[in-house]
Amino acid sequence: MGRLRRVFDALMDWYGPQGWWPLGPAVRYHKGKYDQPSTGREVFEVYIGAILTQNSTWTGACQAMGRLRALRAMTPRALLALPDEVLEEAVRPARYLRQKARYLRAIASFFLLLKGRIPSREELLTVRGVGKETADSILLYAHHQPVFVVDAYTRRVMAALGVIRGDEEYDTIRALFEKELPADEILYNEYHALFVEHARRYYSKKPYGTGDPLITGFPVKRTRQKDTA
DNA sequence: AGCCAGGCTACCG
DNA sequence: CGGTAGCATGGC
Repeated sequence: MGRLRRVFDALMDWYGPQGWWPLGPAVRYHKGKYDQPSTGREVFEVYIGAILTQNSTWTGACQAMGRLRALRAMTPRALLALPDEVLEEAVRPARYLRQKARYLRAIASFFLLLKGRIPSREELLTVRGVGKETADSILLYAHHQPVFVVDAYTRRVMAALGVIRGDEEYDTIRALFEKELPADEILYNEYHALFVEHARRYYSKKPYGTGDPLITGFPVKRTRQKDTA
C-alpha cells in the first residue's frame, strides 16, 4: 500500500528535487551522493536556520543569516560573543527577535558541548527553543538521520487527502510516514521539502486544498474519516 | 490592507 | 493532559 509513496512520486514529478538544506545545487542529488555538510560550520548553519525559520519565511531566515555572516557570527563561539542588541538586530528579519536571539544562544552552547557528536532527539528537545519539528529537522538536514519531519503543511495536505484527521499527535504522524516509507534520508529530505513547495501553493489560504491536483488527480478514499475512533 | 509564514514556551482550565 | 495567548517582522 504505497499511498504515501505515490504522493511523493507525484510531487517529485511536478516540482523536481528541491535540494534542501540547500547544500549545493540539485544536480548533486542525481549523482547519488547527497552533498553532505561535512564541516562543523555547515552543520551549525543548519541548526541556526532551523531556529530562524520557525513560523517564519525562508527569505526572512536567509536575511537574518546574511546579517550573522556579515558579523562573522556563523560559528557558535562568535555568535555567543555578540552583545544581545547586536544579535537581536541580526535576527530581526526572522521575527521574534528577542526569543530567537535567546534560542540561538541556547543552541550555540549546546552545539559546543557536542564537540562534533550527533545528538539524540531527546537531547535536542532539552534545548530551549527546540521543539519536535526543529529537532527532527536538525537530525534530518544536519545529521542525515532518516527522521521524517512533520509540519503544519504536512498536516494540512494529509488531512485534505483523508490520510489523517489532522489533530493527531506529532509523533503519531511521524510514525505513520516512517512506517509506510523506507528509512531513507534522501527520501525524507525531499518529501518534506516537496510538501512545503506544494502546500505553499495550495494550502496557504483557506479553504485549504482548493485546486490541489493531488486531490483531483489522486482519488483517495475519504469516505470514513469520522466513524472510526 | 490584510493575511500569513517550514513553531515554541508558558500558563491557563 | 489539551488548548491557546504571546512572541519587538516583512513580503506578496
